[in-house]
Amino acid sequence: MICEAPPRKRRKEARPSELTAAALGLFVEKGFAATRLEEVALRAGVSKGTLYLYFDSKEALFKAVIQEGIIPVVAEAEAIAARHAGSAFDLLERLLENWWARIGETDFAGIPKLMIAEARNFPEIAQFYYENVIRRGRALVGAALERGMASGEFRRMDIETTIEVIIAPLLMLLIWRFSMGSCQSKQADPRQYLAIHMDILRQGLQHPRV
Amino acid sequence: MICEAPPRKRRKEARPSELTAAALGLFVEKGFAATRLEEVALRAGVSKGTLYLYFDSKEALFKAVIQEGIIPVVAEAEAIAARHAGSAFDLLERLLENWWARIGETDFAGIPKLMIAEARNFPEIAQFYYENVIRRGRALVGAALERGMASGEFRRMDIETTIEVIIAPLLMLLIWRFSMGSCQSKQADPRQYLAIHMDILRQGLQHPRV
DNA sequence: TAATTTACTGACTGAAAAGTCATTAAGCAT
DNA sequence: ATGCTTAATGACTTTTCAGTCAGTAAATTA
Repeated sequence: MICEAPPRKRRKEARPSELTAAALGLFVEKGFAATRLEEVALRAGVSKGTLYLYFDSKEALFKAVIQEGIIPVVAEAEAIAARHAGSAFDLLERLLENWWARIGETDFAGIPKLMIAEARNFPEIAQFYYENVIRRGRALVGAALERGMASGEFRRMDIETTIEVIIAPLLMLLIWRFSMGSCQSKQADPRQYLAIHMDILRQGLQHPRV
Repeated sequence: MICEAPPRKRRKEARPSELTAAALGLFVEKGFAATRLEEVALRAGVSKGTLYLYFDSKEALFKAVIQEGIIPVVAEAEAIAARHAGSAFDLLERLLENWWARIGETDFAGIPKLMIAEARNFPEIAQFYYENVIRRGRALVGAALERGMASGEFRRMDIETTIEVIIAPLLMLLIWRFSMGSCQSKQADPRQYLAIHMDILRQGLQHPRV
């Protein structure tokens, strides 16, 4: 059997995003150091040399993966918060729903695991991610909490810590999917997971009964 | 200045645990693939050749790191649950406290991040960890929840999902410390974090007000 | 159709790190 | 002390992979 190489195509515009998409998948799956650039290129349907036409180095590729992924989503969440009218809990719920729809159900879902695994090896990229995604995401949740506490809808608690406790289960849901998730047969249903989390929060953030 | 090599010492008994301790630290910090065995040996005060006297390969070293770390702690938690007498929420609280004292405040604290980052690359080790740590840990929390629901202390919710929502913030606390933690100046106080989490849970798991 | 440009290729290079082994010396036995 | 066993060493070999570059062919222009 003769395997001919597939015909070359010249597609200057499409290459960078095809390459970052392939790289994201492999980085999430195997980690940055364990991913071979040849494999990234292969998955993008291109040769290794082509990869170096568009990215100076492996680290530059990583930086591009992170930068192009997630920042538009944060901006969108800020817009949602800005024009929200209902209760504070309602806003929380909408933020988390949106986050799930825009991250959890897309290819970006692997970014949190990737960022967590590599933060120490790439402090500059971690810093960028922290400033542009984490800090802004937390600020949104924090503002919702403050509003709810000011209006009497929520009881008073330490804001910074409560933010983390609220966000943690969402992050774990994704992290799990790309790590130990393959060990268990039936994956928890994300929608139900979110519902129960919000349910506990709805009641847990209230003023205690007298 | 003349740097003499420090004198050799023969310490067959102590080597394996010194090596796994050094390896754990570096694996957590840099990831498995990015850690050089020469650096592991150096940190353990030994040469690379010595490392290979005790471990057949880099992967064997990784396996040893995971196996020796955390299983005794799970067994201890099971003992605590077995002899517990008070309320179900009290048991939950004691389990989480114990977990924090035995994992969160020890050198094992990095294991969850390590396991999450490498699970996909070492499915066999991940499976072992899942069966011996995760499944058993979850079973404990699940039993406490069931007891509380049976006695009427908690409202009825899907057990499996609730377990995850309860555990997630604890895992994130550790994962954070070994990843993005270095990006923010003031780290959240773990004790306060746990207190708020338990506080939300105490109220969130109750029967709703009528 | 021929000439020109440039996106693309893949064999090659050098460096870095895993893994090996002949040699050395610490500690024990006599 | 002297010889013996074996833990420990570090220079060496092998493998792997990021990064390079001379050449190829797809598109575009004349």
